[in-house]
Amino acid sequence: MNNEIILKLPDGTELSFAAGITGAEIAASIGAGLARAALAVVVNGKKLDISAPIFEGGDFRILTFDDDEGKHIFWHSTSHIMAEAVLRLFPGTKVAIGPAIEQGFYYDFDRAEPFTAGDLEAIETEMARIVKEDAVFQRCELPRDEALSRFEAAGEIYKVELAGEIPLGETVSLYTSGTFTDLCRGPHVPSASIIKAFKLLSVAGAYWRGSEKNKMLQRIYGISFPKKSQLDDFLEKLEQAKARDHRKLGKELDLFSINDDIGPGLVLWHPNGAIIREIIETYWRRRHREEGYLPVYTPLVGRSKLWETSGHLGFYNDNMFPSMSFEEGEQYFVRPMNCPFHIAIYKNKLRSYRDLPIRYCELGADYRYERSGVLHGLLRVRGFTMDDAHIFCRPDQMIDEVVGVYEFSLNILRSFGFKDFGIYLSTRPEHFVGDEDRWANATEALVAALQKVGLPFKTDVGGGAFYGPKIDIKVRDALGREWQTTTVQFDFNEPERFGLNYIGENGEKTQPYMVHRALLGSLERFFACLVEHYAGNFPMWLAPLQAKVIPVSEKFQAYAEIVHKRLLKAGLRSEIDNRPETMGYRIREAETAKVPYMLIVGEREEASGSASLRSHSDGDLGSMPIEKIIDRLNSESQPPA
RNA sequence: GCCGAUGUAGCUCAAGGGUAGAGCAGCGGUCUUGUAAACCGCAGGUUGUGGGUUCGAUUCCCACCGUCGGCUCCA
Repeated sequence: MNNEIILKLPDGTELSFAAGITGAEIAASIGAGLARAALAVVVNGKKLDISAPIFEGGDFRILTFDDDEGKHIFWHSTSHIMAEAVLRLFPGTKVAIGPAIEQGFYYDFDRAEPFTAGDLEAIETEMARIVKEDAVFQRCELPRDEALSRFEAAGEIYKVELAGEIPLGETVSLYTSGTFTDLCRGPHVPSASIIKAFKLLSVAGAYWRGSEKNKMLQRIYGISFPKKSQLDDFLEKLEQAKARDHRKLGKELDLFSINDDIGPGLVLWHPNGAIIREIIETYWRRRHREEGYLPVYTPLVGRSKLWETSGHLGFYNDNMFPSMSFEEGEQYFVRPMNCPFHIAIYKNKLRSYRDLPIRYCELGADYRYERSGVLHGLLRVRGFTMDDAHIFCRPDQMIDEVVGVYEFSLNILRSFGFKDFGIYLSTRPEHFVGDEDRWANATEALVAALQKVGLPFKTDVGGGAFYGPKIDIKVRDALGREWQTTTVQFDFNEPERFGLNYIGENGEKTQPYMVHRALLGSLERFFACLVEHYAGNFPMWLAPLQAKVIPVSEKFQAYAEIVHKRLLKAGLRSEIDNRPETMGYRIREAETAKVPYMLIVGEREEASGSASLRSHSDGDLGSMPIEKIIDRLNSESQPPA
């Protein structure tokens, strides 16, 4: 073996070292700061502990907390420390898995008694002790069998199960820090003392291996940082995020409510929310018309036979509200989806290949019986309105249609101010309908569309619907949780079940391809995302109330009335506040209601035909002529192209 | 559905085995105001629902319902 290795740093510089040098030594040779921050290294794409000797030259990176990978290592190591603390305080607890997640880490435990808030504090205290002891993370490699018997001896049944799945004869790695040993690929931080600041955030139930058939374990979530100030920032941001929660803002801005007497997951849109919804719907309809969609309106209920044909009674029954029946015994179901109705319109007459593609769109209300534990404000409800469309096309039109829908979707989401999307391709699940060739074709079309647009996407293997593959776009809520809005789904099921066809060029009946798609997802969910995205500070085109006219005193009410009427006439959503309250009070109320503009009028303004403009975002803008204010507000109120 | 937490006035919250209190909002009045809260007064609650323990429950226990954080599932 060559005893010199050459390592290439990310900036391109190449350094030569004696083989067997460790990441820690290299970091130290580069700088003391880096040496302190170094968590692990990456050699030719392989992550290694900082203490591991390196024998191989090539690409080399040092991971710190500034890298996502570094954060993960840091958090994962913290989860080990938490597990050790739990085992020290609660002997007999079994450990399951403890990975890093997007924001922090968790560890799953099996223990008869629930962990209380007080237990979490005790665990934190114990963790602090472990950090102070500065336990070193030590890797050791063992034959799989040896590891397995070690966990068996310790009674760690979950680790035994995991180790048992590793092929016989393979080597596994274990990490020991302090008194805790875990089956783990690593790498880890060098020692516990680097974890300066941490907090345990919550306990929740979680099924072993994510299956509800398995035992429910207790999952403790936590977060950690190299510096106390970073933890404080994180907790501060968490607090701020709560202020943006659509449920809180929904109440404060009087947008919507959910009433227990009516039923969980059933939404009441108050005027302020309804105005915004109406604007969204109007914009949506215009854009769809421009994109060649045809509007349809269809009923909310349908006979049971319809749902038998569509397959919903077989595949989707658990999510449907129970049937309604007439005396004669005929059963009807409230619809959970709109597709069978759009299909019925398609089938209403014979279609030619020349007619395709046909794109039917509808803001269609649907009701789904969601399990009680999953309801979540407007983000997950039982009654909602899908911005639905079904595209019937020829096989040769498929790719263009998908590209079209995908671009349309991104464009419309961007119009509403969203920029940061999670894009997912979901492929064939275990149980599926349709032949494999069609699946391959359709998946190819989706990939082609994704590649054409060029945004990065993740593949959710096996995540497709039983009837076809799909592209999903997700946006984040205030707490960083992703919620699916756009979905573009192929359907091999329904064209078959409903016997859809068109007359092809050759005069033969041919089955069309069918795409279901929702861009905003549902108006309820999308609205929730929108509220959180803007933190309730809606842009002018969406704001339920755009301007509030506030006379300085009651002497100027008549002039305020004139100004208010001019705003209304110019098409602006204006209100006047001439209550006998102090001006400061009325301004404050308009501010907390997040009204974009206030027009304050007094003696000076009346004399000059002007108003003093105050913006919610920028405060007092000074007096200006009414025409100028109207021009400004109107130009800001234009919906996106 | 499952695990845990939780439910007090319209809202935000306090108290607590002897039938509940504040601020804001509301209502009535006074004030007539120059860029984020004028002042005084009044009214407002079978403490989520139903059981149980108790001389007495809003407080303790049980069940149910809702909500919150997760898991599973999903627009």
